[in-house]
Amino acid sequence: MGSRPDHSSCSGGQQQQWPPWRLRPSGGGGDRFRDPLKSLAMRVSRLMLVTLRDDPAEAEIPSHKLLLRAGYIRRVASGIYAYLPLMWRVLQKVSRVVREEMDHTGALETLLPQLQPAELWQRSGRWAGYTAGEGIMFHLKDRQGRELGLGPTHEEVITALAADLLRSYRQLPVNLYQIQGKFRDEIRPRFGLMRGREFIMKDAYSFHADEASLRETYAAMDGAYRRIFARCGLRAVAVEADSGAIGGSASQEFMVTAAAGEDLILASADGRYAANQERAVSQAPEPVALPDGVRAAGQGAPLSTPKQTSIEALCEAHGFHPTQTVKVLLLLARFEDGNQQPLLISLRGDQQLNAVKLANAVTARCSAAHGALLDIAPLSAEAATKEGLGPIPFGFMGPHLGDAVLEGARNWAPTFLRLADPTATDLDAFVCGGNAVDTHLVGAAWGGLCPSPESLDLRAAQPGDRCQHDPSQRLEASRGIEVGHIFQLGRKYSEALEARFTNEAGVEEALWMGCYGIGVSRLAQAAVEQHHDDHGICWPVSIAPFEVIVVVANGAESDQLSLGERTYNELQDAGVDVLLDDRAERAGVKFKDADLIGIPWRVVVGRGAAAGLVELVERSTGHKQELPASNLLAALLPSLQTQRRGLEI
RNA sequence: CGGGAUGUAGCGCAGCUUGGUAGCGCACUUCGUUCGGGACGAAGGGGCCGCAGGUUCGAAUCCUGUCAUCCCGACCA
Repeated sequence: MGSRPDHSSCSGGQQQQWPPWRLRPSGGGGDRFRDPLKSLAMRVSRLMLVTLRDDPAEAEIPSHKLLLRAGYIRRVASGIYAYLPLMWRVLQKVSRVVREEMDHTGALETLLPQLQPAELWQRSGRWAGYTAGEGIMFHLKDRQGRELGLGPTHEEVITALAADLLRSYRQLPVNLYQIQGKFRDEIRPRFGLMRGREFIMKDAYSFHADEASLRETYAAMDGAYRRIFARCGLRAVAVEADSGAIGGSASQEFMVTAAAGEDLILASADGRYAANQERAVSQAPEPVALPDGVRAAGQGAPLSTPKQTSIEALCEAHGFHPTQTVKVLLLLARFEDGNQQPLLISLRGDQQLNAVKLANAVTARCSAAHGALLDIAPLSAEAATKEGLGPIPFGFMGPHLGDAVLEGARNWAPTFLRLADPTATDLDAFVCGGNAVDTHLVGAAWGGLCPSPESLDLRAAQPGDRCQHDPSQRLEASRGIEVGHIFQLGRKYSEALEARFTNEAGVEEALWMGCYGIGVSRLAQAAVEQHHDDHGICWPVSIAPFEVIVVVANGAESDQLSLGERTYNELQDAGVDVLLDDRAERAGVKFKDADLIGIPWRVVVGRGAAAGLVELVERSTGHKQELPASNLLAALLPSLQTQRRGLEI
């Protein structure tokens, strides 16, 4: 337990009342008491630091392994983690950046309940979709038998509050946010904090008198988000996104680029277009014209195609190009009200279905009548038999498959919902299944074969496709971790929950809404994914648990110990967030741990201590310099101050 | 939910085929020697072998069931 030599100059007469590892009042750092992050002066011997030499078997990606090994997190249950003291400091720092930028836009911080009544969710129409089947909402009954859900998000609660509190256009716009835990019963929790079942999120909800005001706040959030990620030291890209179960119109995701990302991003090299693959659009390759064109007035000529059930087999056997074919997918959509709707989807043979686009299209056409879309799954032969249908020519289906095949269905809707992608409907003449086993039709055409189905974008854009904004550009793939998502919700929730205000003309109308999320705990792990090396984490200064670690190489040397203590105190007094490694470990152990936990700057007090020299090492670059301890602040502070601001935008 | 794998000390693993009541490395405790990149020696502590049945004189080991965790897929603001 060290004494505090040479400290009287800044701590006055107070020092003896405080154990050396506790914060005590000091002359120059009055505002440290208002800043919990700065007030926690720390010694490694008091930090409950437990680092692991081996990678835990449960971790797969670098950031997950490192957070476990470096003593930041521990798993409590699948997808549920304890944030240990170092991690909590990181999360607080991220939260502080988020809070500052949100406050800067005029948003108001709140805290909403996590336990929410089912009734609210029933009113918005999301209860069934979020709890039934593969829904992600944890839900329970209280002692009175009332149903409650653990909030996966807070649109319902906030909108109900808005309905209660916001009455006049004079109160608008308002933007409310909170930083707190969220619960989602993920089908497959993964990668530590990346996809947890309980996690920390910043969510904000804005309310507006008109769409223009919503767009303004949406743009302000876009700017705030870019600043937040830059300040946190993260390279992030904004991409067009699907708005998914949240609904609404415009939506943009912020992706931290990293190899371990769960999302595929498609972007043009000129930087003008970037989108999540779920949403991405592109120009499909030009089709190769079918040599003999339309045959039999568009009915097509039958062709014997034994066992050629795939586009690949068909093309190989007869020399067709995949772009000359139309493939037909048979799917079944299930809805909240129990309705089951068979879907017949036509795509050009070389194209892939984008399930998200399809789900959106089906929702738009059926949800008003049947409630939320629960899922869409391929319709199997067994399911058709079970339903009481006759044989279906799987592998040989054409777009002219009649509704007659659905006759006798016990529960399914009796007619297909027929949709097609433009790549299919744009073909003048094509090859397709003949609706009979071992038969295809060559030279079929829309109109002649059957009416052209409703046509809309259903295909998955692929890397290498030409861009719509500039066909000379091609889409390139990269992976990203979604750390933020902003939506223009419009009036979906306000109408469902009757959140209205009185406009300038004295007429009641529904509020316009936006919502804006940042995965705080996910962001912290994404930062590790983006900033690490073979030795451990390399935190950006702005979110590092500590900015500087002072390592006393040999605690048994009194010169080193006293200079280490003095350096530690000086850094503290200069407002630096500093950690002192005072453990009775060998120097190598302390260096390894310092690298592993990733403190951006290391000050080594070692051999040179007797001569008043210390070594300053930058974690990310490994750059070292030896300098007199008296010059340390001058050498360190300018860089530190720059780094605290994060990346340039 | 489908496919695959794994559960043995805090962490990483061996032992299981061929049953005989458990072992290695790291971590932890004590002592000594070390002391600038995860030291060395000595002596210790810690395990209802995931759980429940069954087979057997005897089960970590064989059988059945069950639970949990991880991976792939489906799925997923």
